Amino acid sequence: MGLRERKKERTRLALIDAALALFLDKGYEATTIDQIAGAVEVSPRTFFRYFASKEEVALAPPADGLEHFLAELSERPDDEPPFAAMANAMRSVIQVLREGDAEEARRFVQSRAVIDAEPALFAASHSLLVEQEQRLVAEVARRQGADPERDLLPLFVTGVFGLLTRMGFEHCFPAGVEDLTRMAVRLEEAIALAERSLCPGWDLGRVPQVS
Amino acid sequence: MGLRERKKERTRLALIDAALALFLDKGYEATTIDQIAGAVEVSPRTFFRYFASKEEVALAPPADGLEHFLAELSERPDDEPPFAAMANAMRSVIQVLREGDAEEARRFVQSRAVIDAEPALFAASHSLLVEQEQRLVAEVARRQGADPERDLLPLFVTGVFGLLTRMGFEHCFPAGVEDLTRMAVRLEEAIALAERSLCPGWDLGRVPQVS
DNA sequence: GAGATTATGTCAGTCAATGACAGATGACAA
DNA sequence: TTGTCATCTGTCATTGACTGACATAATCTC
Repeated sequence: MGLRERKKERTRLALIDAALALFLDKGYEATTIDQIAGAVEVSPRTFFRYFASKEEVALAPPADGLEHFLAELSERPDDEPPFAAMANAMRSVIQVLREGDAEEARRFVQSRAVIDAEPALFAASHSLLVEQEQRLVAEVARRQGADPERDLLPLFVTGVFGLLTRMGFEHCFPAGVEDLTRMAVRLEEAIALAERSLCPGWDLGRVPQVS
Repeated sequence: MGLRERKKERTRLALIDAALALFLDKGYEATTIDQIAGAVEVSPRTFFRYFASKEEVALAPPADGLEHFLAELSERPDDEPPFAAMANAMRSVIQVLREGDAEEARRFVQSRAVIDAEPALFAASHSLLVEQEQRLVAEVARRQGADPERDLLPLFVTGVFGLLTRMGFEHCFPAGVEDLTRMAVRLEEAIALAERSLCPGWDLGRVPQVS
């Protein structure tokens, strides 16, 4: 990896860190792009070359997490049912976050704290999920051998799992990296609730009828 | 109702109609507040006294629909299980839309068309749902006699139903009022899918275990 | 080290959104 | 009808997010 790429990555992370620190300190609305750029000693114009909007920098860590999730999901064995594959992929993501780079985990937790505190970001985080939803739907449909356009099932399965991640991650008001554990516990509770509410085979469209 | 109130309501509807027409014609981003205000012959400042943002005017019809839904839900009998109560409340809302004021139905359909065409509005429509979600969760929790803070079930039930409405209303690219029928059909399909996927009694936390 | 790429800074500009104040309009009582 | 009050509206000024254009500076390739 060349110097140019390393420098870009360093600037990107510096912008995220500066933004999160300012958001936590003075609040999201009260922080301006000029201040974020100034803290990293970069022009405001450059900020927008890294992030398309003020929201995007705040949501960058969860957005990265979502990418990791998609990558993990595509690596799950094909014969694993869709819902179990998503649950296991999410467990992998969390584990990597807990055992990997501590800075990355801190960014994720801080980002969640900022999002929980700011309604505008809370809303934006959902937009993020929904924007990427079609990629998940496509992967789920592939596993089911379904047509994502015609069949409602892939969208349903994806939507239910998205709901569970929301139940796990949102409204945690996290303060430190230890809250990652709390999120993991809540996620497992949500998954367990879903598993006892849904009929076996529901995510494959093969529900045994009680005739 | 006094003249002042009637005038306000007329201006509000005129702003919505002008905005929807412009959005459909030139696109959401390409339309400015000045143009919307100009079409109704009010000052831009007045626009913001009716709607807090450009998004809000586009989302006004679905937002009104959500209010109707909450009203219908609170009027469902208490002994009706939460999920059935929500499904029936939604059916009522759609029926009122189809049999009531044709202008109101047209606004709803046009609004959905604009939302489907504009990613920013699509995202914002989700924010709308999530903002109001807690009110739904509270109502569901009341019906279950659950604590909405501790118990995950009310959030789960509300979230699943929210998912179904999304499946019914989104990506319809509606062109006319007749599309209301299409939405209703899709919603029923989604509800049917949920009902055969979920165990009886799931929304009351009383799932018969297969021991 | 020369030349091609790519990143950055500067500048000007658009547009959404807000606060402050003054004037206009409908509500209401005498 | 008229005067008074509350409320609605227009005008003005301002902030801050975001974008396009162009010049400069850094890095990469050979």
